[in-house]
Amino acid sequence: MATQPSSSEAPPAGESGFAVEAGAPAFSPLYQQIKVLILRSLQAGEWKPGDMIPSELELAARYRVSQGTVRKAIDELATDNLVVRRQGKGTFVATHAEQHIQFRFLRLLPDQGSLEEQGLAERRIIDCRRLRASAEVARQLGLRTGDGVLLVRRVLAFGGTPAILEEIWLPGGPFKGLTLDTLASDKGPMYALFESQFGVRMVRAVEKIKAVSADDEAAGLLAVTPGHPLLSVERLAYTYNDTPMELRRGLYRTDTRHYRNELS
Amino acid sequence: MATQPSSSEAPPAGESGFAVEAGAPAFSPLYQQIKVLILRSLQAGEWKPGDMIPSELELAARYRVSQGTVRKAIDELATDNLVVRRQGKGTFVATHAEQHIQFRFLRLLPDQGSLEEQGLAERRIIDCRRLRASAEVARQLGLRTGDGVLLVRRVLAFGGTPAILEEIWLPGGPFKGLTLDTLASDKGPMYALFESQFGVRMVRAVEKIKAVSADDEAAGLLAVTPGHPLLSVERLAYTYNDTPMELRRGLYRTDTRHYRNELS
DNA sequence: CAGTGGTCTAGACCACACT
DNA sequence: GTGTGGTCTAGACCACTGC
Repeated sequence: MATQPSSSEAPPAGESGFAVEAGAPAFSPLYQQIKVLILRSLQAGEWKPGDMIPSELELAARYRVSQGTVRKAIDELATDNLVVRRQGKGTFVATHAEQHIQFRFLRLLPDQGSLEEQGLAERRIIDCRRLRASAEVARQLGLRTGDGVLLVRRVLAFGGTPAILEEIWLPGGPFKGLTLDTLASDKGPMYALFESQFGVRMVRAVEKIKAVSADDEAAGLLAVTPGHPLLSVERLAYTYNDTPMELRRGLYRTDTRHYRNELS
Repeated sequence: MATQPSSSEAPPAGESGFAVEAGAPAFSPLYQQIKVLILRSLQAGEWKPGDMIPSELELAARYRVSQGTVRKAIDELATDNLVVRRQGKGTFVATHAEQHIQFRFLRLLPDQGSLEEQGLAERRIIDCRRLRASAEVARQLGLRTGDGVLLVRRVLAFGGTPAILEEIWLPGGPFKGLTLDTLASDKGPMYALFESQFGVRMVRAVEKIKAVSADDEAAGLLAVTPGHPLLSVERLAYTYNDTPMELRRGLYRTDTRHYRNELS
């Protein structure tokens, strides 16, 4: 795996860490190195979302370290939500499909009642087209101004009442072949579609939230009066390696719902 | 510690777990039991915020378990932010003071520039008085309607521009003796004051966020026009043991700032 | 230097899921 | 039963801090 001795009598721990970097001593624990190796296999698609990864003992043998060391590596991957452990079964690559929660990244909850009572979201796609990235969109997605991007606009409703209007920007390259039909015919979370059809797995995201007033168009689509206060949620979602892959601008109605956040 | 044998030759792991509960098998790992014991000492104030807790070896000896078991217990307390590990020094009880971030639970950031450029918040207390809890406030704080509560209203500003108007509800009991003078003369985070003066440590919180329109009073205090969209942030903060200890209703201006949230 | 947390190993046994 | 993750121990050594 790295600087570790391979003969079985060799000192167990020891002169580990590498990082040949110039002025950086940058000691790196063995388990971190293992974590990086597993991460590479995840990125490379050696194991796909939903798949079981090799058992701890297998990985320990592969990398020539003890089970405890791969365990600690996997522990971190699990707390990062990249992988899910299931006792007695194995460790699986995390996925946005089969996630019993309908949308893992959606924090909008009904003020009263549970998610189940609320039922499934009804989706209506308003627009889906390819165009050239503006300077701002390009900057956020790590592209160059004018690069091809895909714009999707849609409305989500619950029980007939519109709740969310969103504008989704995707880089044209990784999402080549994504069309209105693909989206319209799909059920299930959009991020699950991204995984299965484009091999793009969203791993984490950052949201910037503001309060804004509905303009005429938003008011119409969300069935509120112009000027009505709305939650503006701008989300930048990342794949592996901190690569931004989606910019999403949402307007949420919060008359009967709220955005929930836990602090600690 | 619990069901663990104390003689040193006894089987190392084994018939652990207790949970005499009726129909609940509820196996509890040793390290969880240790975690609970440490938690009790934290609640009881055996070690105060900022204090160093005993070393892993000392705790291992005290509870008659191995260092690894104590380590795992402390690991969880550290990820819960109840305790902070500092290599070479020790493990310390977390505190809201000495937190280089000014307000640990405040998620409002400037759209441009850093927190440092923004400078310290200017605080102005508008009101501070004792009254009887309404049904709603009582419910959230786990009190009975009519119980004594303390209400503090204040405005936070940055560089002369008001940004936050908040209404803070505290249970009268634990905060007996808290007055306007105490608050006004204090510098530093309010939660640090709660720790040092009242032995109340806020551990986690849940926020419900909505977009609302400024009413006349809020508009005046925040220097915006009535109807201006504001972020409504309702926070319920908990001490140890999931006991709610503060209800805070904030109105945030988000013209030049935003609420930031990370998802994973 | 001694003391603290951090890493690593090796091996035993437990709890859980499938077959 | 077999295989998987989960717990626990014991002991060695490393890295960081402060005396």
